[in-house]
Amino acid sequence: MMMTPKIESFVMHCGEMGSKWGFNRTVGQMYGLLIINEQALSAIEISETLNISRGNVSMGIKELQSWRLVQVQHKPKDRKEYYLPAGSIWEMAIRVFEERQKREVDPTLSLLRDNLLNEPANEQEQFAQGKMREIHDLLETITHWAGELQTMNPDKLNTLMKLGAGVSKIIDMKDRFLKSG
Amino acid sequence: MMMTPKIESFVMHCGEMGSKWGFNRTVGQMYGLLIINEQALSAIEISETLNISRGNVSMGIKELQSWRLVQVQHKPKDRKEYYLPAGSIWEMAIRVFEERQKREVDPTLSLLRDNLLNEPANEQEQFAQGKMREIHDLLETITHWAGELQTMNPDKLNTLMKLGAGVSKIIDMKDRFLKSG
DNA sequence: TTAAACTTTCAGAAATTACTGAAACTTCAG
DNA sequence: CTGAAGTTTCAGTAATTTCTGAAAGTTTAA
Repeated sequence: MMMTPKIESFVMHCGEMGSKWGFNRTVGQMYGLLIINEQALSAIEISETLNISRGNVSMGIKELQSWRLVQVQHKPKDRKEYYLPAGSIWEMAIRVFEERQKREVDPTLSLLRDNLLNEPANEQEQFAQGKMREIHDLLETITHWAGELQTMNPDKLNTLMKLGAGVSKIIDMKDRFLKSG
Repeated sequence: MMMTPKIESFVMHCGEMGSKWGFNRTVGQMYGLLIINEQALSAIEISETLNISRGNVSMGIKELQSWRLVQVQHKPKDRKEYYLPAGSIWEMAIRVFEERQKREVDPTLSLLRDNLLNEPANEQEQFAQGKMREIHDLLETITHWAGELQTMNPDKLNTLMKLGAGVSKIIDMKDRFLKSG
């Protein structure tokens, strides 16, 4: 599997971005390669194309599976496993979003909840708990909202996004409508 | 500046989470400490409370400033700088969101745009460009939407979030209203 | 000016994270 | 069974990131 320069630049960029998106460089590259490639690739092809060890590919695939971002394919008369990106670009975005939520927000929410169960012992803790409550409530609102958005189908979500700030006008309209009705 | 166990657990948690949120452990701890503390803190107080070197505090503050998350305060008759979190919890969330956008999404968008200007050289590149376009369009929609949401005031944003998937019903209502009108 | 009080910088050390490659494991056809 | 074709694991090493502390820089009061 030879990469053309353009494809290589995309794959390497996914590597750089990988760490910002929550995985490491080689996992990013692997995922970029799978997205950009029409055919499913075997572990050994990935390893050779990206010049990384076979063991690293195995760990990377595991990581991508934990994000539900790849799927395995088998070919008849062939014992190898072939890997493909799981789902559409939209689904990929939603999964990354969901997983990050799980890894970044949920643990904080649970720490805050625990902490808020205790009575503050002094003025300093009183202030601290006030802040923790603010953060807790904000995160909970966001989590709840994100959950709801994910129940919408991609089309509707797309409409909503394209609408942008316009949604604000629609909410106003609803208010007027309900008042006058 | 002594931390009570509850406050310490929060601050240490911010440290763990720091890396997931885009900075490193000590920067996370520093920010947690500033949020949870009613009074502004000097660099030396931060350094002593968290047991980290004075130089590290200086670098951490610089990092937090690059995220626009801290603000400096001066006290009369005192040459030290004192640090405070910049803005409300809402503003903090919006800033983290904006900065991550800048760091994680914008570079990818620009790479994709460049790549899409070239004609595909073969069938493999044709497929690749198709995928790149999909990703590009999706990221652009999200970026645009995020930008618009940020122009809304917190109250309205809150209303919208609390509405959750209900927003979908309102969009339907608008459609019906426009058709019948 | 000077010097005290503070901040920033940065080379090198420490800590963390990622990667390799060889060994162990699994699966399956014969 | 056996062994060939594959996958996974993991100890050790390499690469990267973070942190320290001392030196350089800055600011201000006298």
